[in-house]
Amino acid sequence: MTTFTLPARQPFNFHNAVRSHGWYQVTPFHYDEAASLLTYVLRLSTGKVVELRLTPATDGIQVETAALTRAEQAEASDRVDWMFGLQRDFSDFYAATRHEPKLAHVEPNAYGRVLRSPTFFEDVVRTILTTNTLWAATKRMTLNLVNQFGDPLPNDSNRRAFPTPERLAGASEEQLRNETRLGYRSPYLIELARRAASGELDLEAFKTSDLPTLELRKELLKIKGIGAYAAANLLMILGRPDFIPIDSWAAKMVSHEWHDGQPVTPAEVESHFEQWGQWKGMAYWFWNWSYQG
DNA sequence: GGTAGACCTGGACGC
DNA sequence: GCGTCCAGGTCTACC
Repeated sequence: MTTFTLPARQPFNFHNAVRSHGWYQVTPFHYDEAASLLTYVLRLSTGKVVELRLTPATDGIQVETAALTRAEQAEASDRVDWMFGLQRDFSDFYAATRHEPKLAHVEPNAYGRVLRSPTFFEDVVRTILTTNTLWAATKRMTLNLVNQFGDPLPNDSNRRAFPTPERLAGASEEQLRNETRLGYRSPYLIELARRAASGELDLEAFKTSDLPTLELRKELLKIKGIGAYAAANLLMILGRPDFIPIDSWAAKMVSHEWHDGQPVTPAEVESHFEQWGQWKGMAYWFWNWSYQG
C-alpha cells in the first residue's frame, strides 16, 4: 500500500472539483459522495493497473493505492495533478466574477477546476461518446468500451482501466458497432485510436501546446466526430474556456434565462457571454441558472 | 459560410 | 406491444 498527499493551490474544494463535470459518474471513475471518495482505475505506462483512492486532505488530496515504485508513484502523482488541475490559478476569473451576482458563488466554493481524465486521448473519446445521445447511453457506451478493451485490476477483473489507443486501434469497426454498441461513432473512434497509436496524432501534446486557442480549436475540429460543441468541451478541459460547449442543455438554459422559453440559436447563446472574453466558457459553465428543469 | 438530411442507439411517451 | 420522438451533435452535400 502506498499513501501520499498532493497539495493544491488555494482555494480548493475536493467535492466541487469532482462534481464540476459529469466524468465522475462514468467508469473507470466512481464517486462515493458520502465518503468523499473518488476512485479511478489507472493503467500506468509500465502496463501495471492500479486503483487510485482519492480523498480530500488538508490543502489538497490524499492518494491511496497499491504498492508502487518511486517512478510509478511519480507517474501517479503527475496523473492526479493533471486530473484535478491542482496548481491552476483562477484569481483573474474570480476577480471578474465579483461584479456578477450570478457568479457570486464561484469564488467562495472554489469553482473553476474541471475534473479531467489522465490522458487527453481518454477525454477525446469520452467527449465523442457524449454527442447526439442521452447521458445514460454515454455511460453505457463507455462502460462497454472499458469492459471489452480495458486492462483489468490484478485482483478484480470486473474493474478495468480505460483502453489505450493501441488496444482500440486493434479493434474492428464491426466489433465497436455490434458489441460495444457505439453506432455511427465506431469509425470515428477507430480512426482516432489508429492515428494516436501510430504517432501521427500526438493528443497528449495538446495539454502543453503553445498554439493560440483559435488554432488549437482548428486542430481539434480536424478530428472526426469533434464538432463545435465537442471542441469547446475539450478546450474547457485544456484550460482554454474561450468557447461555450453549446448543446441542447445550454440552449434550454439560455432560452429560459433570457428568451422566455423560446428557441435560441447558438449565436444567441454566445452573445449573452461575449463580455466574459477568455472566461466565456467558465462563466457559462458555472452560471447560476434560474431554470432548474 | 450557411443549411437540410442522414446517422446508431435506446429510453420515454402516446396510443 | 408498437410507432415516434429525441438526446450533453457531426458529417456531407449542396447552394
